[in-house]
Amino acid sequence: MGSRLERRPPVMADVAKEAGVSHQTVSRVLNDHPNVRSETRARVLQAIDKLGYRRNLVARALVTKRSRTLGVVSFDTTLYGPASTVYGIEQAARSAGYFVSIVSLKSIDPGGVRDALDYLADQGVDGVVVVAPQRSAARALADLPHGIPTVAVEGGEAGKVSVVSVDQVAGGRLATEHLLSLGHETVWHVSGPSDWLEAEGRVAGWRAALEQAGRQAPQPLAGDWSPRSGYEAGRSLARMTDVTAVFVANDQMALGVLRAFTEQGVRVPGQVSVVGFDDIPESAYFSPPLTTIRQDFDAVGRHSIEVLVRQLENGPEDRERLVVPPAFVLRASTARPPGGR
Amino acid sequence: MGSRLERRPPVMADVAKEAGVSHQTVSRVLNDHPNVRSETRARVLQAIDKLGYRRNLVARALVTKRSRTLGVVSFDTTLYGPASTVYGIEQAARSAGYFVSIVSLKSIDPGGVRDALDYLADQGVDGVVVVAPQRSAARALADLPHGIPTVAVEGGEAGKVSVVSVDQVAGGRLATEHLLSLGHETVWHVSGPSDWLEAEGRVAGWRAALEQAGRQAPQPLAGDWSPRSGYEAGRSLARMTDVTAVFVANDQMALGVLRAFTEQGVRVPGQVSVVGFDDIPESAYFSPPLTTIRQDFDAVGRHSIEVLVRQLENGPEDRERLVVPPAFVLRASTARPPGGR
DNA sequence: AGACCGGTTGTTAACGTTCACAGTCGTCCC
DNA sequence: GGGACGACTGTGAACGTTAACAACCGGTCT
Repeated sequence: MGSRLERRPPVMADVAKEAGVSHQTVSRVLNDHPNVRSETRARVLQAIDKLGYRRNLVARALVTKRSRTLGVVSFDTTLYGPASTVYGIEQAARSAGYFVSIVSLKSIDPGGVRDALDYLADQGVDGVVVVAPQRSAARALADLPHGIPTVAVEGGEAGKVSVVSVDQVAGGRLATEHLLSLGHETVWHVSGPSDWLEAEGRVAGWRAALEQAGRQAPQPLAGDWSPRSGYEAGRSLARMTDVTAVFVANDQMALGVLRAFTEQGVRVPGQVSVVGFDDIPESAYFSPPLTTIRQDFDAVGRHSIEVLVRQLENGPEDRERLVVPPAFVLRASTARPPGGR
Repeated sequence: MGSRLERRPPVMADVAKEAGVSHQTVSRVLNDHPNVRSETRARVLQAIDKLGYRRNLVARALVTKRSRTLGVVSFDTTLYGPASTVYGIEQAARSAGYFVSIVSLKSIDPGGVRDALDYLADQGVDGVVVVAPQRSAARALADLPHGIPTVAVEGGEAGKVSVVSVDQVAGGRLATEHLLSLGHETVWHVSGPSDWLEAEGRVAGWRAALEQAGRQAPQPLAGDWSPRSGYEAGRSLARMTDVTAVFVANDQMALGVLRAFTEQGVRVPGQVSVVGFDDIPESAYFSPPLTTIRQDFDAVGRHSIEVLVRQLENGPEDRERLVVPPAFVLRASTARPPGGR
């Protein structure tokens, strides 16, 4: 007696015995194999229910060589952008029937991405989405040793992996053209860190819009995405008297810019107009509410999973490149220039 | 010919043959078993290196019945709090040698938590951290069917699972006492959604501080954490002439309150003082910079993993309850009341 | 000298699933 | 009426690892 106390969870064989069939038939029922008599199927289902059987996915993964797990590598998921993207990825992956295993990188060293990939490969993921916004991270993707299907988000320039991204250049244009259309002579720019592809794209869009309008592009001020760096850039800008319009590469820095302007007595949008980027949930409540460029992170996440799943099914041969358009969001931080014609 | 083109990854047996030992010896080397002659070990290691062998963790999990994967269930990881907590969890788990599998819940239905837990159980996770800030979610944890070790973050009141949380009541007290100490007659409150335990704790702390000072607690205004709901509460508050101090249950709502006050011409902190909660990265750059209560999400995440790992190793018998203290952060949104004596 | 012991190694059997193949029926067709 | 075929089911062998046990070696103890 007492030997039956520690009851191990039921396995397929237990169900088979209970239903009076072979374990293989149980497997067939579980996998929706067509050739099972409906009466048999019912008996098996009933046995499963009675025993509270749940299939062991580890054993399954061992023989099928597919774990139904997708890996996600991302930078600092504390930031709104990456967090939202990862959120979208996770939702999409789950509804596509995949588990999601996450690695958030702290630092930006190129080896980090490599290690993360190795790590996920060990775990046996079927595919990987890398949210690789830095140039260095993107480079690490260029020659990945594993045969694991990979999709880069905001990432690879190299044609080796599929890429899903928001059209940053278009976003930069949108912001700049809006300011120009209001009558501003030129538009200043507070950029993101130089090795971020997103930052680079926004700079390019800004510059292109200015050139197209035949304006001189001032020297951009470099930030690091943080409100603090925006604040510092804002202090510099506040000192210059000829600044009437600023395109800030993200909303957090824009907040810092706004703060600096407020402190220096520069009125927005009365004296200077400001446009941000991202449309974080807070930006509608800044003082003043921020005109900005919205990125549909959720769509990016969803698309990246779609592309990855397609790749898993059709073989690794079809690389894709998918671009999500940004959207212009008009609020109250922009107006005609002070001395406006 | 051509039959050797599709090369499957090497397995233990391949390494064994290469090194001239049995596969079991390879296993021993891999698992740091003490009784292996160092010369043998070297030979095995060399073979591993030469063949580029990587151990198959799925097969390993099948036989050991441990996946070295931890599950995380969380709500809307787009919010700063959950995102930071999950980030801390992930970092800690990884450095403890565990993989992390994530499920982000969209809605708050109580069945959602249950489903997520089932889902993770299927995957074979060794343990689970549930970031369950709602009362309903916490209840779902009360009677979880799986024998899976579980740790709740900001969650369970029930003594069935270990809990790690920030001391919300203390936070509420801190905020309120600060305002009282500045000389405010009483302190208004904009609360979070009523079924959130965090919201409840902050209300309790606020109320306790007022009572202790012998003040009447006004009716709290209910928000939903969003800047928008803070904005609406702010509009209401702006209309009342006797309001001189407001404790807002999170920084995002505080932003909304600030915005509403600005629009209505109510000066902060000149006429009304405002205190927030969380200390999100933006709040130092609000106008004015927000006095707030900081939660150390990172520590919460780390502790929850520590507790969980301890439980994994010592057996499920030792439930723990760990409380992280909040910290007061003084900035520029609070001052003495206008007519201050 | 024989028993015993610790260090080192190999052999065999799990773990729980799916895959490949081989049956067993009954039906249809020529 | 016999062969072919389709629907359904069962049997055995993988998958790649660790656990349990046996075996061998040299040395020490009695």
